[in-house]
Formats: sequence, structure tokens, C-alpha cells
Amino acid sequence: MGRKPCCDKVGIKKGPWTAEEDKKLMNFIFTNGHCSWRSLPKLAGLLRCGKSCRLRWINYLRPDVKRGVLSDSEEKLVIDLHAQLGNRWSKIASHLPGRTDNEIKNHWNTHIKKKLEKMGIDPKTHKPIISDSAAEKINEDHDDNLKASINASSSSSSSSSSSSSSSSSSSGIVDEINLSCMDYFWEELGDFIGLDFNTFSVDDEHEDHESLSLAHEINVIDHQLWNI
DNA sequence: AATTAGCCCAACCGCTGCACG
DNA sequence: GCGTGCAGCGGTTGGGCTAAT
Repeated sequence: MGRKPCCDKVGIKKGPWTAEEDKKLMNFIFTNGHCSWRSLPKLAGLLRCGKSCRLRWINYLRPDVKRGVLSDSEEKLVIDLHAQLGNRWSKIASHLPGRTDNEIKNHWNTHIKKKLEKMGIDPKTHKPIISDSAAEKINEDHDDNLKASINASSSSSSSSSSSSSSSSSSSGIVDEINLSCMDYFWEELGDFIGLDFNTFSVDDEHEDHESLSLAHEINVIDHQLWNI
């Protein structure tokens, strides 16, 4: 015997919400709040499952929900947070007042992802997309450095200091690649939305209150993340 | 004007984590 | 510690809309 489904599918309405249903849901929540999403549809006189009501409320009917396309600064904040948090849309949404995880997820998949790919940046890793030949070259160089470090450490095995410095140089190559990738990413992104990531200031074109406050928030989040 | 292709977004589905008995 | 039920989350889908042919 498995888990009871969240709603018995018989008699449950699916698909787009009507204005009448919206009204019923809003009226109920405004007067009673949402004590239990599971029991809410019955109490509100809706033929929907609790999940559906919850989603409708959070993504559409909530009074503080912000509609319309994301601003450049909001977009930047999403990219920045995605680079740190990955596909944790609800966490990302919590940093953008009035925006929902669903909205951000949709915007990411339809707009930002394409923009980043166009800029030659992998939207998953937030690093430049490297061609096969370039990747081979990096691997060759890395292998050469690794071989050199192994040789060096084997030839001077008595000296612990020299072997440690050699191994750090091989991993240093990888760090260098990662750092240059990130520099490239921030530079491209800065150009794209008009934000200087060194000073967290925006250029004249983007110098509105929202951009500045978001730039400040990005700065704060960056500090918090780096301090973890 | 009709058809097709692509885009966008609301909504659904299934899984996970958490609280509680 | 275990099982159950619920809310919440993220991936995916489907349908409406618009631009291109």
C-alpha cells in the first residue's frame, strides 16, 4: 500500500485557472489565511488539489508578487546567485523581492541561458565554453606540468620543500585556468549589464536606484559567500 | 490567408525533506 | 528508529501567442 495521493484525481479540475476560481481562492486566503493547503480547496469551494492552489497563490495571486520582465540588474543578480547556488531557484528567488522561483526558472531557461551561451559561457558551470582543440591543448600543458612535477619530486625526494612546491605548481595551473575563466566571465557580464564588479558601481546608462541597490546586494552576498 | 516553427510561461508531476506520532 | 503525511522544490510539459514562410 503506497502513500495516499495528495488529492483524489476524480473530480479534480486541471489546467488554467478561471477568474472565478482566482476570486474564490483570494477571498478565502484573505479572510482565513492558508492553514492547510490540503484542506483549503474543499473549504474554499474549489475543485482543485491543494498543490495547485498553493502554486496559483504563490506564483500569481499573492499581492506582493512582481509581474513583468526582469530588469538588467535583477538578471545580473540571478546570474550571480546561480553561479554560487546552482539551480536552487527558491533560494535565488528569496533574494529578489516579489519574484517567484517559477518565474526566475522560466526566465533563466528562456532568456539568460541563451544569452550566456551566445557570450560563449557555459550556463551550467559559468565558465567559458572551451573548444575541443583548446581543451586538448590545456590537457597537454597540464600533463607536461604534471610530468615535470613528478620528475622533479622523484629526483629530489629527499627535499620535502621542493616536492611540495612542485605539486603546488601543477595544481596552480588548474587554479590559474579557473581564475582566468572567472575573470573572463565577470568582464563579459559587466559589459553586458553595465556593472563594474571591482567597485560594484553601475555605469551612467544603468544608474537608477534599483540597479544601485541590487549592485550593493550582490556585493553583500559575495562577501557572505566568500566568508563561508 | 493558411500553415509552420519557435518562443514563452502557467501549470503539472514526481521527488525530497521535514515534522510528527 | 520508523512510517506517514504534508509542504516545498525543481524538472518538464502543453497550449497560447507571434513571427516567418
